[in-house]
Amino acid sequence: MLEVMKIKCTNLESHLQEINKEEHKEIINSNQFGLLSNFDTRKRARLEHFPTAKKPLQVFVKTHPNDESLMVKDGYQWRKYGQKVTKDNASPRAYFRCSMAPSCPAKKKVQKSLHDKSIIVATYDGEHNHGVSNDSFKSSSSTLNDSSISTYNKLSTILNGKETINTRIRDNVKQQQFGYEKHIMIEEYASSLIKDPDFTTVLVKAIAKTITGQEHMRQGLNLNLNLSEE
DNA sequence: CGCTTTTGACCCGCGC
DNA sequence: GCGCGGGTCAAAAGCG
Repeated sequence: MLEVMKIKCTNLESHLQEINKEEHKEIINSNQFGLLSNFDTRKRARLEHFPTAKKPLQVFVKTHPNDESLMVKDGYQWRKYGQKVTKDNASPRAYFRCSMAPSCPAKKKVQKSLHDKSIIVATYDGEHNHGVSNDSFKSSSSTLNDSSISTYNKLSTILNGKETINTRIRDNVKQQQFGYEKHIMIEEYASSLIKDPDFTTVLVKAIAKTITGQEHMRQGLNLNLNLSEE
C-alpha cells in the first residue's frame, strides 16, 4: 500500500508542479506591472506551503504516551548518535544515522509532538543508497497485490468523511497481518497527507474525474490517477 | 567482542 | 565579535 501511495503522490506532485509553474508565471506577470493583489499573495503563500521534493520527509507515528524510546520501525536499521533538548519542545530530539550500509547518507531526527505526546515525528534527511531490510520490515506485497479495491475504499472514505481512516485501515491492515506499529505508521502517513489542503483538492479532482469519466471503474478496481492527461 | 546507546563537549551557522 | 541553539563527535557504559 505504501508503494501504491508513493506512486500516487509522485503523480500528484508532478501534476502540482505543472500547476505551480503556471501560477508562478501568473505571479511574475502581475509583478511586472508592480502589482500584487491579495489573491496573488494567497497563491504565493500556498505555493510556499506545499512541500517540495527537497523538503525532508516527515512521518508521524502514534505510540504509547509513556513510551520514551523514540524508536520508529521503518524497515531500516538506525544507529543513534545524539540527543538534544530543543528550545521549542521539552521532549528530547534523537538523531539517528542509517547503519545498514557504512556509506549510507540517510539520517533522521525523531521527537515527540509538541501538542500530542502520543505522536512522535520522524524527519528524514538524505536518501538510502541500499535496499530495505526484509527481516525488520517483511514485505507485504504478496498480500497486497489485490489491494486496489481496498485502496479505493480507503480514499473514498477519506473523501466522504463517513468513517475515520483509522478504523478502516486498521481493519484491513490487521487482516493482512501487518505489525501494529506499521499500520499505525500508515495511518499517520495517510492522515498527514489528507490534512494537506493541496493534496486533498487535487485528489478530489482526480477521483471525481475517474469516477465520472470512466464508468467501468465503478467498482473501484483500479484507481487511475494519471493526472498528466488532465 | 562487537555493536549500540548515552551524554557532555565541541563545532558552526545565524541573528544581533 | 558574541551568544544562542541545532547538529555532530567521541569516549564510556551497556547489552547480547
